Amino acid sequence: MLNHKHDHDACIETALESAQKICEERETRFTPLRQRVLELVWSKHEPITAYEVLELLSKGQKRVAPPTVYRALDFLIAEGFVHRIESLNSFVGCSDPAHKHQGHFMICTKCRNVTEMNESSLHNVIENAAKENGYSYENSILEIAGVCENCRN
Amino acid sequence: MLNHKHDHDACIETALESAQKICEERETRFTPLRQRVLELVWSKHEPITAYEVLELLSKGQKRVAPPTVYRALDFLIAEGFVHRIESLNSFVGCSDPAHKHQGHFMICTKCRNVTEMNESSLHNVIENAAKENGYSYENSILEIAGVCENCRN
DNA sequence: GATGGCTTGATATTTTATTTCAATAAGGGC
DNA sequence: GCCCTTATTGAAATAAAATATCAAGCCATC
Repeated sequence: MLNHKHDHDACIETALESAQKICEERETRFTPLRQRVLELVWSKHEPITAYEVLELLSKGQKRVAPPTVYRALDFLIAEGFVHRIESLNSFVGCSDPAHKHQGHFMICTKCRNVTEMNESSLHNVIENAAKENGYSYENSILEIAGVCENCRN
Repeated sequence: MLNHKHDHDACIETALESAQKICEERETRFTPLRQRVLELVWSKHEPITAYEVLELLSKGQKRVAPPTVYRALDFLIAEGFVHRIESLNSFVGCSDPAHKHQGHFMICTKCRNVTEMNESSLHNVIENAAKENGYSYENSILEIAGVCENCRN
């Protein structure tokens, strides 16, 4: 499903390492459970549901309960390591965890692949739209559905 | 909760009338159930959940089942009379049902009021962002959380 | 090694949404 | 009008997603 074949194990490892580093800096606790959940979220490039994570997490060990997964996800989202895709009730690893930010996404309706857009210009437009409508800006979600380049060929 | 007091009954009536007219043009069936559900969605200016609609719909008559509500909502969304707010699992009446479009919203985190943005400039920016990322554009959701003018005063 | 706070476990429940099949109603052709 | 087809609604069950609550465990610090 990926646009380009790549060493996905390395990709996961990088995500875990930078999360580790950031937690040390912030003095937040990157516990084994949280590490494992982040790893599982990254195990697919597509968005993954909380209950899929639960399934994977339960393999080869005692079954965990939903709150275990949701709490870990809450932590990972709060730290900015994971984003929630509202329109899919799913979660994806953040491609740029060092800078806390809102997730703006492209979602391919064919392969379900997700591309995170980290363009500040887009962010500015959105923030301005809020102000023009008389709202203070807190955060935003943008989820664009379309077909990715790969799937159109 | 409304920014300005206004004649909300008239507001509902207008929405129902224009929906009626559009359905006649499109030759789709604006049945009593669908009319009633649209009316109930408009009965709050805030987003309303499917189960709140269900409660209201069940008052003074035999209790309806969830699919009854969801099917009516599906129709109303397909016709563009109602939008779904993903981040709230809720529904709002569309302010411009004559033109099918994506919903782009401001959501006040204090009063829960929602403002629909019908700016084509914003739409263009979003559509362009998709293209720049190699995606064809199908549709999009934009939900901005902030505090509305009213609540800041 | 006791204390207090954060983290996880465990159970139950709530909220949101869909599947499936049956019954009913509406419109088109004769 | 009557039959036929299709769309709509009813009804029951279930699935999917998320949360509330309280107990137990871990860990840093004193």
